[in-house]
Amino acid sequence: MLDREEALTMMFRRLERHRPLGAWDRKAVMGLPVLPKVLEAGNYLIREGETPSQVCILVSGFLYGHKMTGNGLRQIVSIHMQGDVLDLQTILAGPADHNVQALTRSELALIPWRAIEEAGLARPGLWAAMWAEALVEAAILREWVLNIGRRDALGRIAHLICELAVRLEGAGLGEGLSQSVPLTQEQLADAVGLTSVHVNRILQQMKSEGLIRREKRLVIIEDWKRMRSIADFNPSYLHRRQRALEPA
Amino acid sequence: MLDREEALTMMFRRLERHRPLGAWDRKAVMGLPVLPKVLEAGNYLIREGETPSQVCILVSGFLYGHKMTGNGLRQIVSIHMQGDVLDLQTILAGPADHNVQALTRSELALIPWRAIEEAGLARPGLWAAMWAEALVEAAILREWVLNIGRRDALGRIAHLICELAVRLEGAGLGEGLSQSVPLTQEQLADAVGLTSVHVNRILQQMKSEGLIRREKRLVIIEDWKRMRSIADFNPSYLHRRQRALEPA
DNA sequence: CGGTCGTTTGATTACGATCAAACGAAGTGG
DNA sequence: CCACTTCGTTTGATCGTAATCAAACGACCG
Repeated sequence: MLDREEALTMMFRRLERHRPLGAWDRKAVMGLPVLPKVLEAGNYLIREGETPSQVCILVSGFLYGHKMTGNGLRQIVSIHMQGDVLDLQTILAGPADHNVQALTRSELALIPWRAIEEAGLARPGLWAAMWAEALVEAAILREWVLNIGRRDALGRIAHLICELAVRLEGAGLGEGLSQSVPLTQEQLADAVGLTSVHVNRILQQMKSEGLIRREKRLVIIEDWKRMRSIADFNPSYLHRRQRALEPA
Repeated sequence: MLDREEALTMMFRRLERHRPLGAWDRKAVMGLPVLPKVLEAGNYLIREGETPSQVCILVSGFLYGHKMTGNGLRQIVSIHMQGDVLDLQTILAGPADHNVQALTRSELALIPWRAIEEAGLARPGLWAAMWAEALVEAAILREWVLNIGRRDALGRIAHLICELAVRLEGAGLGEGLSQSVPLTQEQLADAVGLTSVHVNRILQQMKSEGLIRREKRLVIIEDWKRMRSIADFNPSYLHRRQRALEPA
């Protein structure tokens, strides 16, 4: 059962990350109405073209965003984890430009846009924090553009793995440097702009070089230092306050 | 000479695009202090790692954002034109994650973050509109990820050309469907994740097929319909209110 | 016990990268 | 005004990474 207070606390913490907020802001957030929702793996939260009217907090589980070309090729454009706030293009009043689907069973807290609007008018700092949240998302996307546009297959995959490791750790899910996002190799491929066959081969290479270990669908980083260097990974684009993940 | 009122009007129009704003919002915007600045072609507005404290309105000219991999490969992550608002990661108080450089001589209006902050606290709708602006930027980046990750060279270049044509038209710069962004082929390559040699060959192919015409550094679309289809271009991700550009 | 889904392997192909050099236009300085 | 440089475009030849095609394998599930 999803705990309303837990979800809102999670949201508040996330917003606080970007901008100092006060007790009144906290009160405004904690007073927001919440519609709990569980999404089974594979189900859609939104489809491209729909116009949702909520903001969504991901309380547990993983979601991913994707879009398709006209001839059916898929590209994953985002991976979301615990604590992420998905704004669902809501204030644009425009239709969604991509799909959001559950990677695993996920618990969500939906907040109607109307309520966000009222809270923001009363406590403008909340809107500023959400603006900041959108800026961070854009920063991640810029790094993805660089990653896909200018790194080779090995670097690309390594980079994604590093990013996920750091973000997982920031979300309190990091068992050391391991990675608990259960992406299939095909999904991994769709995230980095390669084919699943090629991803498979690169993963085997990484394993044979002692960079990673694999358990089922999980990838565990064995040699963070070398991984980081192969990935050309510099976590500053994630705009974290706290020091970035370092080798354990 | 840069006209203060012109710049602020431009900003207000842009913000209005996302969200209905009232007379008081207008007054707040028009009262913002403005620091005019001219950037010669090639000069930097910000460099990665710097922490600017302004918001910037591009009044005329073109800017582009880019970042580099560790081994010096460059990827262009955004192209900005007249009327665009660059937020410069300002509220994050974090350092910039990419460089912004002038493509052509550009006139800018800089607004200190402090002033934006005051205006936003008084008129929260302004912050909501800037949030929306950031969401649109993210939407464009998602499309770039798809473009670079999943389309072949021809499609990629065609798609970028289409996007620029539509955005130029929206910025009041569209002489029909022509394109007035003076990108070198190397810059074009860095925007779509290819080499300049290959871009050159694709452009020649496009020309020979009657898709485009070229004048100096400009690309002019000759056959919008076919271009759009080759690019697999659907402008909805730009989140415009008005109907998208159609064949003249 | 099939059946589905994802992973793995092998063989071949091709798209775009890389390397190298010439060319053209614009700008600079003697 | 003409060498000379610089920057960008163009062309040609070759190479290599990743795509494609095809099939087998393994795990999980009803």
